[in-house]
Parts: sequence; C-alpha cells; structure tokens
Amino acid sequence: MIRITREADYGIVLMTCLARADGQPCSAAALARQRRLPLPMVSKILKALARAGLLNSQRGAQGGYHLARPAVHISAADIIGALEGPLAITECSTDMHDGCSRQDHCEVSSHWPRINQAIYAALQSISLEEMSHPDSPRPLHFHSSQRTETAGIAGRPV
Amino acid sequence: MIRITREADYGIVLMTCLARADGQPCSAAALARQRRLPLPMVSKILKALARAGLLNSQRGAQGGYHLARPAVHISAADIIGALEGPLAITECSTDMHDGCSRQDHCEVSSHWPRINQAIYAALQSISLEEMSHPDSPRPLHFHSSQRTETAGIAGRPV
DNA sequence: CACAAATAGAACCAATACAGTACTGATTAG
DNA sequence: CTAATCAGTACTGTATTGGTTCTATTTGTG
Repeated sequence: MIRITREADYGIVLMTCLARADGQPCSAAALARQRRLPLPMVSKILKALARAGLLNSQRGAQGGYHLARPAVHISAADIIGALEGPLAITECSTDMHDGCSRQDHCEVSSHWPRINQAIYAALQSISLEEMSHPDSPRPLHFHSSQRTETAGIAGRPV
Repeated sequence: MIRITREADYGIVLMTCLARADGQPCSAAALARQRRLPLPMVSKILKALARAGLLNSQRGAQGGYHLARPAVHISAADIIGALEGPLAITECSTDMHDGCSRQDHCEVSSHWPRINQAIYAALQSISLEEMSHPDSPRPLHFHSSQRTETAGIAGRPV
C-alpha cells in the first residue's frame, strides 16, 4: 500500500553490508558482487548516500565507501530519505505548500503532517545497527492496534 | 520520501466528508462538488471503498454512500489499504516471496516486515474520527524508541 | 410504467516516474 | 603513468498513476 522505491530497498541492503564491514571501506564493485546486484545501480545508490552524508568515500585505487557514523546513529528514515528525496506523502504535507489549489476546501490538510510524522517516527525508530543483526528480536513497542497482520499480504504484489 | 497515491489522498478526504455527514448518504456528485474534485475520480474511489467494505452504497435515485461502520473504527490504514491494495513495502515483504532471486544473499529480508509493521501500526493508530475533527491535538502514542524526535519534523519536509 | 438519478464495472489513454544503463570526468595508490 | 575507483549527468524502455469514457444495473418518483 505504501511503497518505497527499489533504490531505497537496495540502499538498506547495501548499508547493512557496510555496517557489518565495520570501518573497512568497500568498493561499489565488491558490494555489487556480494549482493548480486547490478553494478551501475549500486554505484548510483552509493553516490547518493555519500552525497547525503551517510557514507564517506575514498577515491582512487583501493578506495571505497564506509559509514560516516556508527550504525546505531543511522536510521531507516535516514537511508530512505537520502534516496527518495525529501518528498512528503502528499504534496500538501510539504512546508512550501503555497500552491494547493483546493486548500480552501481541503480540511484534512492539517492531518497529513500527523500521518507523515507517524510514519517518519516509525522509520526513525529502526536503526541500521538493528537491521544489520539478522535476528535481534526486539519487537516494536507500538501498541496502538492488535491487528498487526503483516501476514495476509500475499494476494497481489502491490 | 514515502509516497501514497493521490487516490488514497482523495480517499481520505472523501471519507472525512462522509464521517462528518454522519449517516446521511452522500452521492458521488455531491461530494465531488463539495470538494472540487473531478467526478469520475471521486466515483471510482467511492466504488473501491464500497467494495472494500468501508462504505455502504445505495443505488438509484436519492442513493449515495455512507460509512459502513463508525468513524472511530476506521483507520487511515484501512482507507489507504483499500485503495492501494494490501500493504507491502517491497516485494520481499510479501508472504509469497518465493521468487526472490537474491534471497540467499539478502539478509535484510527479515527486517522489511518489521518496517512494514511499524508503518502499518502508525497508520492504524490514526482513526477517521480523529481526522474528521480538524484540531484534535492527541499526540501519537508512539514510544518505541528514545529517539522519537517527532518534533523537528515540521521543519524539514519528511 | 417510464424516466431520471444513482451506483457497478470494465476498458482505455496520456503523462509521469521508476529502474536501469551509458558515458565522461576527477582523484589517487602503486 | 596507469589502473582502479568515485562523481556527475544524461538517456531510455517500461510500469504505474491519474484520469476519462462507456455500458449496464438498480431504484425512487411522477
């Protein structure tokens, strides 16, 4: 229902690799090989992550990328945000929201930021550190609903 | 960064209208006029919401749509889910995930469901009822992390 | 009963966004 | 110097989105 791009998907995968490498710089080629992902894509994504300040890069032979700060201080929100741009859920929920033609008749506009915020908080609460250790079983301490059926999705691939 | 479709956006708008109408059936045309949205689009969305069981419809002259259950029992997740299909952030996070070519090399796969779940829970926690009353200032009951700087989001467009 | 007001459902189209590629340039180790 | 490696931009085929159109079905009203 809510989709993130494959770029962000790959981004998370790559970041977890780098988190496990722990300081050792990894080249784009090495990561692409390791994860069986298309090199140009990997390259593009790493560049974006570096530009966003999540990775440091070293050019030249024997160069590569490594995390710019400890994995504990990098969140899923950081990674996704870096790759998908600061785009909000709806145009209305951006700050500069001057041009919303139906603003006068749109009374939910004040609620999108809340939804936005909820999602942002959810993503912010998941650290790269956690994602890098496959089975840290910390359940989300989110108790708003009992109906958390992440199963049942099977039907159609959104 | 995470985008929902305009269909879902409109969907929320329309549902809030119906929530405020409180039992009175509203025709697609009336809602379209009220919100200055294109009628065919409104029509399409209401049909989908009815099919999903969120709305009841009455055909024929003087017909229209009304909520199938109280607004308190309808969540943002319900609405968005009804319009965008079942939740799945990445293909990997669906159940039938047999065909993931890189499953062997993909170790985050186990983490996407968590992220999924976090977002789903966030959306689930916001009821249509709340959204229908423009300024109910209930803060989100989200305390999964100490790092819940839900403030400061106003600043940067998520 | 006939008609008009509505919804139901499917098919269709243009524009945009996405996923991925290609190419050129800059930097640095050996 | 040269090869490895990152930086940046531009391009392209395909899928998705946003939106329309058309036909059928149901039902209240004169």
